[in-house]
Amino acid sequence: MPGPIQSLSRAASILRLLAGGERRLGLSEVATSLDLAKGTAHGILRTLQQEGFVEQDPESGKYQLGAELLRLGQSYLDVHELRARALVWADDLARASGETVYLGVLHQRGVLIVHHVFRPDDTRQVLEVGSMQPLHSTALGKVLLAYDPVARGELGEEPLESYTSRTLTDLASVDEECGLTRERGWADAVEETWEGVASIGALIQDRRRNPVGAVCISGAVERVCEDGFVRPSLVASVRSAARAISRDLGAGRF
Amino acid sequence: MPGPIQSLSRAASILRLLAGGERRLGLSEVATSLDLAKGTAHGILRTLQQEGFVEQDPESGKYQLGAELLRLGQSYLDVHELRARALVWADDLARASGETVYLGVLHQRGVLIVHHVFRPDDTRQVLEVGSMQPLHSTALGKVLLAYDPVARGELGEEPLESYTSRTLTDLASVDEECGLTRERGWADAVEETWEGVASIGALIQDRRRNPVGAVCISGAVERVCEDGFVRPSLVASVRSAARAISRDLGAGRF
DNA sequence: CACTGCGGTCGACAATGTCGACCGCCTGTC
DNA sequence: GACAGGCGGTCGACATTGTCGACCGCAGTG
Repeated sequence: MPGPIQSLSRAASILRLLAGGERRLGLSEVATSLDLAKGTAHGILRTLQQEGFVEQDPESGKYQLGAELLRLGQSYLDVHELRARALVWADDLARASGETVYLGVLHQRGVLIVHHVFRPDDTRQVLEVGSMQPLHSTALGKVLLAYDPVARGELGEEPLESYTSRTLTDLASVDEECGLTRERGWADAVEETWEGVASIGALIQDRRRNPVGAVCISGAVERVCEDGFVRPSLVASVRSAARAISRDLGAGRF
Repeated sequence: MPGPIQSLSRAASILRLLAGGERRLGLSEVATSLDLAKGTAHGILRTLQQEGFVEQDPESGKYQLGAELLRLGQSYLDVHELRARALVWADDLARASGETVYLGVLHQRGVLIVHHVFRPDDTRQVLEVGSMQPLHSTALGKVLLAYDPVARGELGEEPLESYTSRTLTDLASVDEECGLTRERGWADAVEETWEGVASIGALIQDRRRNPVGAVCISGAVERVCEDGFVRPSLVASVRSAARAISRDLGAGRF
């Protein structure tokens, strides 16, 4: 039976639809959005609701995501080996660099943040674990593009979105950047996604040298850069952290 | 068709199974655990994998939860109205009390933490958003038991688990405690789940006075308590925060 | 080199999910 | 206040769809 289970795929689509729309959605909206009969959509929603993946506002009858997803998402983090091994190294990197640290893995057409260390002694920040970042305009993304063929494959269908005036929006430039990344072993992104923010990232690989994720620091361009280039000392810190995590992952095997 | 969709329920069971077990599980383990034919389990797992809800270790072939769950869990938080409105009040409460603040909602047989403010100026702490706490031995749980009939209904099947020597393990005592909670409008739990930790919680209700969650502070018993009782000033802070959040929720309507 | 376990596939079968018409309710409108 | 139009939800016939258990190839093991 090498084919996906129809009802499951549809349920997943419904969940993604609910996750995408900001507000709650009604049964009919869901059904028409996904070209389903109302009865079918209702059956799936009812089951998802019973299982806790979806909640229904008793007042309006509209649907939204359910609490069980949060619980399972947390469980995912608990099991995540890369994250577990990287926790302490990320902390060290944040302390050493004085900047925010992100740990990301490839997920669909972007980078999923699986760990986030706040910049030490900074103002209040929002935890970004679970959010996504673009591939072509962040240090994490460029690292994955450079080393993970799957990531590169995800690109090259739709045109690249532009976020600032410095975003690379054509594939050739991005590929060139990836070549540079492979040559020197690290990637940067200076104001390519957010104005005023620069980041430096390096690859994490497992025991068999497969790319499994990336680590980066991210901070105000005034602090991270100097004379228009990222500070070499920060690059060294990031690369050393990435090597440490990779070694840690390998160590689990022997 | 008032019946759950079989394949979906089974998929949910598989996800829960994977979330429960610490380690990755093989296809056969999954199939036998849930009394499914191997082919059936495989079909569901394959679909879940395609959708990103499950990942397969390419080396061992074993399955674990997938990244999409983390993303969806994050989306759940984004949409969560109670959480959005409570953010700023929780911050204030943490600052005023100097203790850790939790925001929880009823989920299944426990309290799901949907927001967590670290204790100001404390050592490194672990974010507990997405984790569960017991109903009968925490301030959050007691509040929900006292005011939410559904929560009370979740109890009273299996015997209550004991965590410390001060955990209330018989239903009568818990009910008595709930009565007290309703009388005075707040609940406490002193070393009933974790040694050395005391917490104080109060109810959050929506515009129609329905219980929707609870807020609490939690900290070392030496700081939270005085002469064997929780400090009245902290109780006042918690109740005032709960009222503020409730008012905020109501304000959305008018 | 059989043996045993694994993950994965296959095809027949009927249980299962799907579909579109239908229901009752609420809301807004004229 | 009758009506229309939308909502969420239900129903039952139909055939698509997921299910089952036997089977396959492989890897580790004695």
